[in-house]
Amino acid sequence: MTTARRSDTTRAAILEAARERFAADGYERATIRAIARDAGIDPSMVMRYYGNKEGLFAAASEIDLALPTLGALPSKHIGAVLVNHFLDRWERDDVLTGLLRVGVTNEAGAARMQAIFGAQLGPVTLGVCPRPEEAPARAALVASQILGMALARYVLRLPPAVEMSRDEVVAWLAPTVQRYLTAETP
Amino acid sequence: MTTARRSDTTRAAILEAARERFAADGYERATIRAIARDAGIDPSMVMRYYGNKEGLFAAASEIDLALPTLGALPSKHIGAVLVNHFLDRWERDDVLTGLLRVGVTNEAGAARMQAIFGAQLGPVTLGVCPRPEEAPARAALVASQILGMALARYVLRLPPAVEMSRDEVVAWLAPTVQRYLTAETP
DNA sequence: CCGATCGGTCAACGCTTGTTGGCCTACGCT
DNA sequence: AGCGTAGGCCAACAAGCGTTGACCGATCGG
Repeated sequence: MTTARRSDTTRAAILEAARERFAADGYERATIRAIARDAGIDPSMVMRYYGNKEGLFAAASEIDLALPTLGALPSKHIGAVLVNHFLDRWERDDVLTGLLRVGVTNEAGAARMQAIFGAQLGPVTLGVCPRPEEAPARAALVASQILGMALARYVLRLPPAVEMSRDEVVAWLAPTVQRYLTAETP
Repeated sequence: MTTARRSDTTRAAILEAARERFAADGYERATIRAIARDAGIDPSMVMRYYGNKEGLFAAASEIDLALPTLGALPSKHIGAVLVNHFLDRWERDDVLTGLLRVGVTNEAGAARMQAIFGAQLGPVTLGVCPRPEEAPARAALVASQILGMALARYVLRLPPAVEMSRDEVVAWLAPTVQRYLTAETP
């Protein structure tokens, strides 16, 4: 184990400020200077600890979706469980919002999004869908609906999407996700 | 009617270059200089004709979704018709891609997206959904699925979403959209 | 045929950005 | 106590940005 460095609190402050700025502004408008100001330190410290802006984003966008293993629970409910889990994840912190905002205009951000959803959502679908070779496509369909709702609700803030209650969102999306995962191919 | 000006071809060249750049790079990285270079003219012309960068984006992102009136056709098929129409719209030019890329990081872009989907998709749903007061929410649900697929397929380019054939996309999404529009509230 | 207007270029402005290197301070080990 | 090193600040850099205003040639109506 690596011993705790004296600078760990500063590193953490930078990371927290970076996540907020990336989530609020996207890649280009989240300037290193603004992030440093939020963290209460000099911009050059960001460079020292994370190399450059790309490195900072890479560190700030690390995330574990912590998806539940769906195999264990009644297969009728996996849609609702998954939608609920993603809404939780989206509202707990702003890493996912940042990832989405950056992924849309930045090549590296898009690659990271691909990697995260491929590596974390892929295996989960593999466990519950009828034919294993369809798992990637089904995962992409689920991702499209989840990301689409996140886009409308948390990023574009389309008024009707914002005003829907969480239960309404779950009630509408759960059957969709359920079908994408378990239905026979149409 | 306004008579044709001599500079119309230049104006059109600027607009075309702007649409491509906004679609490819988003708002910040689509620089006026790059757009002018693409259009083969001086950056100051862009300012002369469109005032400033915001004005250029406003002009470049004007779009008529040309949604079909769904009332006239068998209500079983409106999901498929709508999904097909949006895929067409998305692939014909890159205005929608630009709108999405800009809307995610730019306040004015988000507002424009809200306006377009509210004003153009809203009325269409009003015509086909059971209870009129639910129309905005249903429109937002449809938008979330359509935008989510566009995001995955045309912007983030998640490999499985790109590799799906157009018919597969329609086959999977049409029932979802159909349900969002016409099903009883769950 | 001449002058006004239009389409266009050029050079510069003020500002912000990511990034660098030098310098100072204060902690922690021996 | 003393020294090395880690943590931090400051000032500056080159480049790129949106935007401006002066200038020039062609076009065209009277």
